[in-house]
Amino acid sequence: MGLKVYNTLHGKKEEFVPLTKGRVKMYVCGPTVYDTSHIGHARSVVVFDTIFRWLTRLGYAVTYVRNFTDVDDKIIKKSNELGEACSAITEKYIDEFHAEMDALNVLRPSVEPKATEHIPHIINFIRMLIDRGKAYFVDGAGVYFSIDGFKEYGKLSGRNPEDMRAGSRIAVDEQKKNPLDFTVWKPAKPGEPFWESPWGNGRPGWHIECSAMSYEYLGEGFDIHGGGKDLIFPHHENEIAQSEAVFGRQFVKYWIHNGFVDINNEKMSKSLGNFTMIKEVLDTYPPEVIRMFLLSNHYRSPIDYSEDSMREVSMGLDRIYAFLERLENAGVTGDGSQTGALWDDFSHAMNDDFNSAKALGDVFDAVKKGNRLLDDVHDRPDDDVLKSLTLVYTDIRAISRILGIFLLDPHTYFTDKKEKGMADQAIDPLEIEDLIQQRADARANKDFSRADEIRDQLQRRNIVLEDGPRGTTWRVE
RNA sequence: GGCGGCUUGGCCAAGUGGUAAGGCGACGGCCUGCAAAGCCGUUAUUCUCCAGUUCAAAUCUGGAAGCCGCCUCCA
Repeated sequence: MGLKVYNTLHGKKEEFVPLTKGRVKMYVCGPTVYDTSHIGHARSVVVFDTIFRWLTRLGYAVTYVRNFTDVDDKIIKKSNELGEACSAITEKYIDEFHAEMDALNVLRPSVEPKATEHIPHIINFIRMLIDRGKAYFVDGAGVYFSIDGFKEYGKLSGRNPEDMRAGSRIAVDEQKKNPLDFTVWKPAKPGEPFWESPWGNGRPGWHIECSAMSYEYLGEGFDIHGGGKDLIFPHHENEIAQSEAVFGRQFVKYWIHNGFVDINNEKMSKSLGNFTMIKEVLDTYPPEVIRMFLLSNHYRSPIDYSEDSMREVSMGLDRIYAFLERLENAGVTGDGSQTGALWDDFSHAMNDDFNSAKALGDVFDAVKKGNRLLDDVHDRPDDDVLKSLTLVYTDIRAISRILGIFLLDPHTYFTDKKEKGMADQAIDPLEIEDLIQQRADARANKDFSRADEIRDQLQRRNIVLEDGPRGTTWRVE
């Protein structure tokens, strides 16, 4: 089965056929770098990172562009408040963004263009719009895109310009030809950063940078454009208007939009004060748990962030790692030479509009089957069992390279987890080991009440003992 | 008001018209001195409700109810 993609433009899943055989050109709207990124940004970035990895795995040569919006009203506002240069602010948040995305195991895109580094491209684009009569200059107000010059306006969001005009609540700027016309070049007010242009000193509007930069790196038309659902209107609608008005051809073949992250079933919003930042989530949970959480629902559905959902994902991840460790202890390693049934299921799920939730379900299913197999042979696989488990192991490792999760060595994963628990609770391992030895002695003497006393005592400190065939181990809860 | 989406077991969740994946939890078992952990097993005759199309519907059509998003900066 070939790849199918849900295309917002047509509201349905479509066979994915790139414009040029073997090549995919993809543009995703990145963050406006004026503040710390939240978990919603993380979802968008992780979702498109996974799509990027899957397209690459399918054999396409992918050019992946993700921009930084580094000129914007909010940045300027912050700059004035803090008395810092805009560039200092944007650099700070770009660095922070990169650090967080690295932690979430997100690959760097092919290009990460910044709006401020493409002002000539933007000016050039606006000039093309004006030359073709698609935009007009108003003295003192900048340059507007003319909606009336683009008959298909509204086709992405399913909106009718007439309806919108009627229901428009925005104060109508008398100088606009149509109240829906939007700014592509904005005159600078005193004290604001600006660039020289044929229309006076100013800066680009929000939408124009994406049209100009995608043209620069991907050309007049390209395969995939992504972003959060909220960008469908007006941002992406306006990009289409600008680019198609200039080039007279289809701008983007497939529009892909991810759903929101809710917090305890509420939308993240300033008024609710529930913005959940990536850095605070990273402080609480291992990065892999966060990434797995973000991939545990279909990318178009909303996903609810809560302590409970994170705990569940964390347990699930433990289960997968425990299985990998069990395989390794039983002498199973992946030779990577061929793929098995799990990989087929996984591919099927990913080809069905990047259904990572289904894909994870398939992994768990394989874990259960693998455990059953190991139970049957008491962890001593014969040749046949070894062969099928090797396929499972190889497949899981291959999957981890696409989903970007469970790719650590299992032993390292569990050790790290324990050390983090110790650090969080200031536990001295030597003291614990000593108590464990005392308990072992008591048990050897069949003094079980003393042994249980020690165990209870540790339990109260959130230290859980586990007696195994190779002695007692412990972990922090 | 306009546009779009969602409603599946205690909770989360996948689901391509062909007879309900998976995770968490709960319960039972194996293991253990007893536990814990781990593993295994069990856990939806049924998919918000009503009507229709069909040999066959969670999946298609029509209607109702509830919830949510976008329409203003927003991933």
